[in-house]
Parts: sequence; C-alpha cells; structure tokens
Amino acid sequence: MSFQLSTTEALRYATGQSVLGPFAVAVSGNDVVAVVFGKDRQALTQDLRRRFPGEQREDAPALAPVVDSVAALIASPARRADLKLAPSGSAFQKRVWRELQRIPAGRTASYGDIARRIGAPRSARAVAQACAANPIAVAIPCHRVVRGDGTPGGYRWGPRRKALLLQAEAGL
DNA sequence: TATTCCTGTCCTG
DNA sequence: CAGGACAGGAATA
Repeated sequence: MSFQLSTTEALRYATGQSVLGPFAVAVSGNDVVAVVFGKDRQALTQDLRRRFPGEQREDAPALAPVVDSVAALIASPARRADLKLAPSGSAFQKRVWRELQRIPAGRTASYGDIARRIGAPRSARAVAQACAANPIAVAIPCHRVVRGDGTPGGYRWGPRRKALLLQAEAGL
C-alpha cells in the first residue's frame, strides 16, 4: 500500500496528451509509480491525490522526457519502454502485475491463465480485481488480459481504450 | 441457459 | 467487524 523511500522528496508528477487522451505520470525518485488517464487536468490531479495522499508537486520541466516516453508507449504499446516501474500494492497484486509484464506484446492471456500462472487457479476474479487496481496503465499491460471465452472483458479506462491498444499491437 | 460458489480487495455501515 | 460489489470462471442442474 503505502511505501517509504529513503529520501524525503515529495512525489512528482506531470501531465501530457496521448492518442488515448490526457494522462498523468507520477514518479518517486526515478521510478514511475503511476500512469493514469483522465478527461482533463483537474480529473488527473484529483485522481493522483486520491491515490497518493501524501505531499506531491507538479514538475513538468524535469519530467518532460518521461512524459514523452509514456506518450510514445501509449501510441505504440508493443515497443519496450525504458521506464523503471515501482507500483505499490498488496503482495497478491504485485504477483499479478509481474505476471502481466510477461505477456508478449500482440498476445493476450485470460484472467484464468494469469491466475494459474501465479499459482492461484481459482482466483480469476481476484486477478481481475488486481488488474483493475493496476496503477501504471499501459506500461503494466492489463489491456492484454481478456476473458476465457475470448470476449474482451472490462477495462478500468474504458473498453474503447482497451480495444485500441490491442489493435495497435496486433499487427507486428 | 440460469444458479451457485469461489477468490482477494476495497468500500460501506 | 460484517456484508456487498467487482474488468472472471468452473461446476452444476
């Protein structure tokens, strides 16, 4: 849940535009801790404030390269992003998120598949819940998880974004 | 096809 | 602390 770093430095964030709409990226030190979508700046900062109750400040100049990297990743989700990710969550959630990062671009896995791979074969629904709680959109590819029957399943950021992401990495 | 139960988390009262 | 809601799925009737 909450995490502690050796520095007393506040969380830094910046916003940007992508092919899937406005987004925000938050970093702690050099680690990306969140990538979220939202309809405008106000919704984005409100989302961040809800996720990270502690002190935080906008730092657009310093984070410009990170914003560019994230925007490029959203446009081409199949590419390998050189971002250091540090999502905070429960042990179960981290197991799920780690497994998601092993799904190759252009491929999908079902919620049940992920549940089996982390050794919790009955926990497909809990896996879906963990996907929904994924704090780092696109970079942790929760969009590559679909239902066992092949239908898309849900997506925290809307079915349209999920479909577009999958379509973007389908042709390789 | 419709019920029922299962699993881990989060939100509410 | 109890109960319900979830981005699912397997088992059962």
